[in-house]
Amino acid sequence: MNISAASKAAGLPVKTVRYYADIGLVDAPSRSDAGYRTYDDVAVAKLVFVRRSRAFGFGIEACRELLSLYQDQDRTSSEVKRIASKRLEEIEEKQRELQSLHNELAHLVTSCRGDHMPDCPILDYLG
Amino acid sequence: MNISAASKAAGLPVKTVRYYADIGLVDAPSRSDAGYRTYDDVAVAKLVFVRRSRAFGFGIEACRELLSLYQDQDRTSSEVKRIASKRLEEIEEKQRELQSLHNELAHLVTSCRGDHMPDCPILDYLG
DNA sequence: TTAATCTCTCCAGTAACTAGAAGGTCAAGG
DNA sequence: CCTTGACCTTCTAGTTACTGGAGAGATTAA
Repeated sequence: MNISAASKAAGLPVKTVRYYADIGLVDAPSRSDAGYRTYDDVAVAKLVFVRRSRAFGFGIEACRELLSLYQDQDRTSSEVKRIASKRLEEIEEKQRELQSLHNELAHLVTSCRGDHMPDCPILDYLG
Repeated sequence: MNISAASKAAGLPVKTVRYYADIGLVDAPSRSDAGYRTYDDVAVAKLVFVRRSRAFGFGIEACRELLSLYQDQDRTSSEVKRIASKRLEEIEEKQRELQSLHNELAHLVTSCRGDHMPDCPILDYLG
């Protein structure tokens, strides 16, 4: 498989596939005589794993740990759970932030008449 | 006022105060004989305005527009409301994303026993 | 006078890609 | 055989909004 086939199979842009190997998140693929990267199903599976992890918002370093645990037969599920729980807390923290932002901003937007006049509670609040 | 006083008054780091002038978000301050930036209350008020706007998650360009509207006597509140509504929609979009992420991840975390065994529904899902 | 605390500019780094340039490779059609 | 187009390569630089640090000048208090 050349990179574009692997990219399609993994659901990631070609550039991203190269990038993940550049930073050592996945193994550097073998090369053809012409220097083309070649991928097999195992390599694609790892890319898919990373894509799904990233979709949960895990950072690259967390993906690295997860991928390593994924490939480690001697892992304990507690390690995985710890990483996932940490991410869950981050998500919850972000949700609280957004909720409070939403409350305030929705209130301001509602109270702004949005007409041709200059009076604006949003600007009043910011200034 | 020197930059550190202005920074305290505005509630922004010194580096950020310099940065906002560098990118033209706020006016470049006047300088003392020695080349020190000097701030007055008006400059600080604009920095505060930007800080509050940023706290709502408005991007720099949106802050630029808001600040410009703030200083424009001929503005219409509909312009402000449009910008704020856009941000509100972004927040809501992000909230939906996080909610769905949270649902999925919380489910996985709950179903993972987190013990010394390697079996892990989280890794199963990612792989 | 000297030490501590400003302040200045400029360069580089952060996260995670993404865009684009310049150039080599491969397969199909004429 | 040649060309065309789609692919591949590397490298540099840009994105967002700052942040850290180096090296050097200015100011202030003791």
